[in-house]
Formats: sequence, C-alpha cells, structure tokens
Amino acid sequence: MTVTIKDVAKMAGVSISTVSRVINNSKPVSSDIRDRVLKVIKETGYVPNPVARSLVMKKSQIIGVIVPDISNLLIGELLNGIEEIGRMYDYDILLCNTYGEIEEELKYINLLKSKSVAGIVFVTGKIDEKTVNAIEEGNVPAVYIGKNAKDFDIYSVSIDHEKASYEMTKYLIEKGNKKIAFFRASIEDNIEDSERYKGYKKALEDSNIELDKSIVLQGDETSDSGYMLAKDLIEKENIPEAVFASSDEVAIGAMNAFIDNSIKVPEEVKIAGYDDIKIASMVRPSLTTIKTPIYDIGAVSARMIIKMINKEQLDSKHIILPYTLMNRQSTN
Amino acid sequence: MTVTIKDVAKMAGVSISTVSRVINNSKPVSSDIRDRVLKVIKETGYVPNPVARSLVMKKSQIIGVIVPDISNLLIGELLNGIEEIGRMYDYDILLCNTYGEIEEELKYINLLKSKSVAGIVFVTGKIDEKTVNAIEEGNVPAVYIGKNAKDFDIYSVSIDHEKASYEMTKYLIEKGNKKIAFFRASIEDNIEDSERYKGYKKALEDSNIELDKSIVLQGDETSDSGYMLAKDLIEKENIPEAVFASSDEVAIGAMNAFIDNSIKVPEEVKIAGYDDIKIASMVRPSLTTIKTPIYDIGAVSARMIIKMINKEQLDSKHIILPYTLMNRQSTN
DNA sequence: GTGAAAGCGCTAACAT
DNA sequence: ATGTTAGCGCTTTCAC
Repeated sequence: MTVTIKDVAKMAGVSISTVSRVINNSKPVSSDIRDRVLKVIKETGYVPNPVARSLVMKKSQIIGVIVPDISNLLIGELLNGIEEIGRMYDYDILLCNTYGEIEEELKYINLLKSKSVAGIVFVTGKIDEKTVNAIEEGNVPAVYIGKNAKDFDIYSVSIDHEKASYEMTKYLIEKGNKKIAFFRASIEDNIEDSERYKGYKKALEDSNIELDKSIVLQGDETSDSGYMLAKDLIEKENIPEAVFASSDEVAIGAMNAFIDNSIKVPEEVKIAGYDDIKIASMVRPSLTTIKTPIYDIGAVSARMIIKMINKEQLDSKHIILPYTLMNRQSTN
Repeated sequence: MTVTIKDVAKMAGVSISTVSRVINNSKPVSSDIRDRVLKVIKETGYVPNPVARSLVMKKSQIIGVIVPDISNLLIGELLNGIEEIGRMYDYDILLCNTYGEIEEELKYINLLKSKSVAGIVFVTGKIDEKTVNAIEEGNVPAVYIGKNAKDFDIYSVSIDHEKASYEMTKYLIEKGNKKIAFFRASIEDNIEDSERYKGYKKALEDSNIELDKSIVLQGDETSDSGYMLAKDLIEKENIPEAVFASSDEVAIGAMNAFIDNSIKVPEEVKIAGYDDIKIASMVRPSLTTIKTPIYDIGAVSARMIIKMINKEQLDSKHIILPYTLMNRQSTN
C-alpha cells in the first residue's frame, strides 16, 4: 500500500496536522519534530497525494493547454515553451485538442475548470466571445494565443503580424519585385480582416504599387494548397515576380509547383513564407520567412499564468513578442 | 458557486447516494426519482467533480503520456493518435516531457501514479529496467513505445525496424546501387545493437556486398548532422551511390549537402530516409522513405490501455504494426 | 429502492 | 508549538 499522511504521523509519533505543516512549511514546527517527520518521510518515500490536496485546496498543479491541433508543427514548440517554464514551478500539462471546434473548446474549458486547474493557456484560430465568457467566469488565470486577442480585455501574447507582413512585403519590393502574389493560408474569414494581408496591402500602397487581386489567393494551410495556387497561376501564365505566403507550408508547396514546372526559384520567382518552421531552413532553396518566436510565446504564456497564480504584478495584458525576418535563398 | 452533489440532492429532495446512483448508473433507481434527479442536473448544469471522484475511486480519467521530446515532429502525430482514441472513452492526456533523461522518466512515473492516472503510455529511446520496474510495481496499465520493448515482458507497440531497414536496403540494391552508405541518427549506444543497422547489414550480406565501414557513419538526429556526414564523404571523395539514413531529417541534411556541392540527387546519388515525416514529401526531390505509422502507434497504444482498464482480453503483448516503403523522387 | 454514515487523503480553522 | 476536528465532493457499504 502507498503511505499516507496518517502513516507518517503515526510513525513519527505526531499528529497529521504537524506532518502537513512540515510538508507545506505552512506553520512553525520545532526543529526536532520537523527532523523526525522528515526522516520518516524519507524512509517511507511518502509523497502527498495531489488528488486529495486538490480536493481541499480547490487547485491543482496543472496547467490546462487547449490547442486546435496537436500534430501541428508549431504547437509542439509552443508546448515545449509552456512545459519548460511550467516544470520550473512544478506544474504539469493537461493537453486538450479541439480541432478548432468551438464546442470542443467550451467542453474542455469546463473540464479544466472542474479539474481545478491552476491556469489555462488557450490557443485558437479565432477567439470567440463565448469561450472568453466561459473562461473568465471560471475565475481561472488564463492566457490567450489567437489572432484577435486584442479585441477582448484578456491576457494574451502574440506578435505584430501586420508589421511583420509589412516588413516582408517591403523587403520583397526593395529587392526589385513589383508583382508580388499573396497566398493566404486560411479560407475561414474575410481576408480583409487578416493582419498579414493588411500588412501586405499597406506595403504595396506605401510603395505605390497597385494591388492586383488576380494574384491574391486563398487556400488552406497545407503545402498541397500552396502547390495548387501556384500551379493555377502558372497555367494562367500569370506568374508573379514573388510569392509571399502567410504560412511556410503553403510557401513550400508553391515553391514546389514552380520547381516542378521548371521555373527557377529564386531566379525566376522569389518565395517568402511565414513562421519559420523547422522545414523552412531544410528545403532547397531554403526559405526566406518570418520567424515567429513560438517557443517564447509558450514560455511567456506560462510565465504569465504563474505570475497570475502568485498574484504578482503583470506589466501589461497584451504582450507582443518580436519577430525576425529570416533572409534565405528563396529570395536571393 | 459551483453546484455539488449535495445541492442536487437537496433540490431533488433525495439523498446524495441516490444522486450518485443515477449519475453512475450503479444501482437501480425508480424511474420517477431518476427523472427528477436528471431534471435538476440539467437545470443546474451539475457536473460531478472529477477530483473528488478520483480521490475515492483511486482512479482518474487521465492517461499519462511520457515522451522524450514534445517538439519532435513525430510526437505530435503520436499524441494525436492517443488523443483521438482517448476522447472516445473520455480520457484526457497529461503530458510529461523527459528530455530522454531517465531521472525525469522516473519522476514522472511516480507523479502519474500519485495522480492515480488510469494508464500510462511511455515513449522513450531505450527502455530501462528501472523505469519498467517503477511502472510495473504501480499496477497501472501501461504501454511502452521504444526500441527494445521486446526485451521485457511488457505491453508494447512498434514496427519491425530491422525488416523495414532490410527492405529499403534491398530496394536500393535492386536499383543497381552497391556502394550504399548508412547514416545512423544516434550516437547513444552501440550501432551493432541497432535494428535498422542490422537490417541494412543483412541486406548487404544477402546480396554479397561487402560491408564498407568507411561509409557507415553515426551522427545525431538533426539535419545538420546529416549534412556534416555527407559533406565529410564529399570532401574525402568517398561519395556513395546511395545514402540510407535512419531518420528523414538526417537524410534531408545529407541531400542538401550533395545539392549544395552540385552533386545531383537522385542522378548522382540516391537518398533514402526513415519515418516519413511531413517534410519528406515536401522537399525536392521528394524523399524515398519508410513510412512508420506513428499515428496508429498512438491510437493502438491508447486502445490497449483502455482494454486493460476494462479488463478486456488482449491478443498479444507486443503489437507490431506494418510499415510502408514510400517510393519517391530521391531514389529514382 | 432509498438513506445514513463512513471514509478516500488532505488542509485549515480552532483549541490548547 | 502541537493536536483535534471539520470538511472538500464523492462512492459505497450497510441498514431499512
């Protein structure tokens, strides 16, 4: 049988409250008794039962992480960041996969609340008012990672996608490209709402390049989608000087379409992606892209949650992390 | 305040035991009372507290998953498999990242036991006797995913790496290659213990090709490592007809080294990888590789655990899943 | 078929 | 400084 606080108390010849006091350092205990208890704990290998503890404290040492897709390449990095900070403060991760469905999100929010998690990191494509309400009424520390976080009065961490996108487009323009296609890796909502698209558009405007809607294309976030989009352009003989895709996978798909059709990258067409997933530097030509600090986003989120748990002061509700333009072969 | 079983009981005018009986279907309850209780539950939105339940049942609806590296591309897929089966039976995932360190593994095993998890999926490079002992004495259903699972009397799921490796090597030989390099993505233990190496070696033997140790190289699992290994061969002017790497990333690294040195793939050197990570089909030339059914490994593991929990019969302790040789551009 | 009561392992008043 | 006790929310004997 596993040893309980009762066993320890009996063996040390003290009451269970005393044992509780030494394991939690919650109240002074005379040093000889403390030593005796500690000795018994060591001998028996006693570990406080976290479930019982959670029940009375109404808090567990668990951070719930809600994500739309575990198998996504970026999510692993994000989890890594959360985990690494979490472990420093002794928090474990309960992972919830929603497939981006709002009902699943709601379901998991309630589940996490019923499990008395210490905090929630909520990752989603688009943050919905319903989910925000569900989380906020739970009175659980939460950090949101999602496009439209600043539309709500919530804690979030993100990067300035519009600015990053603007910078990449400007960079492409400065390289002498005028006909720059934009491949958007999402068909969900209106492209006009997309930060990345806004940045692209603004950069063109600022350089007096007219927006050419025939090369602004939408697909999903797969490389296949990027491939199809580029192939379409090739078939229509509407080949741009450069393609800026709002996701690396799409960019690589597009790159492959050109390569497969004997159109040289970067000689005949430049390609730029977004996110700097591992693959970006592994393909040839290697992909110019915006490096989003996804590990850091996870780490900062976890850090924020822990600060909230400990009632420490937070500097700001919305944290914006810096990005980096990774200049590689595909645009040079 | 959140509503408890007590509240429901009071509102329905019954005892808490009756409420417990209806929510668990554990004992017959007259239908009118049952309806009354159900009605109150619906009205109040009552959800049984899983923590309290775990405490008394000494079991939670959680499957602990211990992995060496969350950010690894394959792990995401594996988690996906576990999650998808888990959710069907209402199990959640507690994720533990060990960095491959055995102390961490041990720590998490104990943590999971103290949390009364329903089962453990244990993923590791090499399974150690200590970890096996720690898990088995916990009397928790567990499934192991690791190279040397069959050295122990434990439940495991894997694929026949030796056979897969043999087949790939044979395939390369049949394509007319004799000088086939082997890049091993691990420096940890003796290469002679490696299943993949054994398969490679055996295939050469069976084709009367002498093993050339000068092209059997070890590095780590990164593409950089593959790059260095290949570069080394190039500099020594010891270029093989084909390279078989025991990991896709290493294979791609090697491929890049050849490409960067104007050695054409597959015209001048063929490349084959292992695992079929997402990138494998995205690079150009696309990579011939062994597709390991990593999602299925996760799904089957979860299914086994659930069968064990439910005391269902299991066909066999070691489950071997089929692989597929993905024939792509890099060898044709 | 239903309720009362004990107890899971722990924390936190409340006494002393 | 230490012990006694109530209680967290639930399941499960044990009576009736």
